[in-house]
Amino acid sequence: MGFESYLPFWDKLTVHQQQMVSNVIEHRQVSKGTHIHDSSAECLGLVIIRSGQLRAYILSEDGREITISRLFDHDISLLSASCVMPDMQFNVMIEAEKDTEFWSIPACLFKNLVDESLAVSNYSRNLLSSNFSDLMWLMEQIMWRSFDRRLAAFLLEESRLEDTPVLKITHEKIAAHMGTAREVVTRMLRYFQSEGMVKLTRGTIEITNEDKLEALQG
Amino acid sequence: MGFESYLPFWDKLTVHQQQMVSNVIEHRQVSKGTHIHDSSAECLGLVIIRSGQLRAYILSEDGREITISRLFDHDISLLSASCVMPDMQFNVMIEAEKDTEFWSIPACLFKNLVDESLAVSNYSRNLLSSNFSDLMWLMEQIMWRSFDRRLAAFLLEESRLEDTPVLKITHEKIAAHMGTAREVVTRMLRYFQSEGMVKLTRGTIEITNEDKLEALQG
DNA sequence: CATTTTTCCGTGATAATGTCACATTTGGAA
DNA sequence: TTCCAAATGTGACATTATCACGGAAAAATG
Repeated sequence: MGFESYLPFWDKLTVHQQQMVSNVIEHRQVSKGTHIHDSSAECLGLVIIRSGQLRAYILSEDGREITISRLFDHDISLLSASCVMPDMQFNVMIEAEKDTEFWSIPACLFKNLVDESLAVSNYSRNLLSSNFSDLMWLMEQIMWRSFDRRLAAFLLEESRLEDTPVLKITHEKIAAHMGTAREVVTRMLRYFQSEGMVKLTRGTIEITNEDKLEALQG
Repeated sequence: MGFESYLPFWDKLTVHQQQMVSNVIEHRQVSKGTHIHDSSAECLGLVIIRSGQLRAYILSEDGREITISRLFDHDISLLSASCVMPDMQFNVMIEAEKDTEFWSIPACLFKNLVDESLAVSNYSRNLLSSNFSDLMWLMEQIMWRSFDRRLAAFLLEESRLEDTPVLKITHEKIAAHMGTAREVVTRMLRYFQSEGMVKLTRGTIEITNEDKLEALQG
């Protein structure tokens, strides 16, 4: 299957452990928009992305969203394995932003591995600390960066990811990523347009002055 | 010294490891207001609180603060050991909210323990996941809870901690805890007072209607 | 291809929170 | 007692969020 090279701790597993993983690992292919994990369902376990793109986000009572992390090729997600971690009491959703191919190691097996293998435990710890660090970064953005700067940064990041200045994304989606309301995004984008930084059409945002956006994002 | 009973993984260490810890663990006693860790200084290592109260917070460029976590008797802090975790790129400060007695295990030794001992690694991982969960909770508060509810919750929590309805705390300090501006706290407190929920005097806030505050915090 | 439906966007009014620039008060130190 | 630094009070304004719509563009439908 090829998942072995996607698991940094594979070589550190015992033969028995390797066999267990091989036996139960699941391979899935989902299309853009699929919800692969929400807290109500049973725990998905460790998710290893072969190709595609996932988005982890949280949801408020009244349906507002904010993206917590985005996952790409070779990324491994612990969020979907949060049931393994005691004291993890929060509800994360994960959806596919693009058609995505991934493997998952069921929570129960992963729990065993973590408890038995120093390599897996240490790998998980490092991953977790990296996630923690990212969340801290997000927090600082939300707390201390004005919305125009955050939006500029988002557009530039998105453009870099897709490798094109023409973004196919709605104001609604941007709002869900950033944890704000669509109107707020719309208004700021119109301002950006009036300043010549972007050109707006239905469903697309074209970056027309990258330098100015860069300067704005600070 | 008695630190052994404060380390949940103590019994799982080898005799050699126990000796190493005993040899290098430091005991410190600091008075209220002391800064025991800021990111510029060298890494403090793992902090184990014997008694007292610490506050971990982050700082914006223009001096605004927000409390990330508070630590009490028996709590163990990884934040001060963040240098041990690769990929932890953020600046946390820790200060004593009360006179505090604690031990610290230097970062380099702690790193060795974590790398060698499955028990320590697993303990750290669990602690980290708990910290992650707390940060997620804080994030949800900030994003989706109106300020009046958050302030009500803060006052009630503070009252519970100190075990008195008469809080000795300034509006400025509350603002630093909550990541907002003093004026905002002042105004909301005046509103609370006008509603008969608190009574304000210089430097103190007396909770006069706990039930109403409870109802407000939701 | 014409009509209907859905999705997406635009916008004014209002509320909540943050920022700034001060004035005022208060409790304790000198 | 007087003075002073810390704490609080307040008006004006900026930014962001909320609400309630209406209109325009694409997509689905017949």
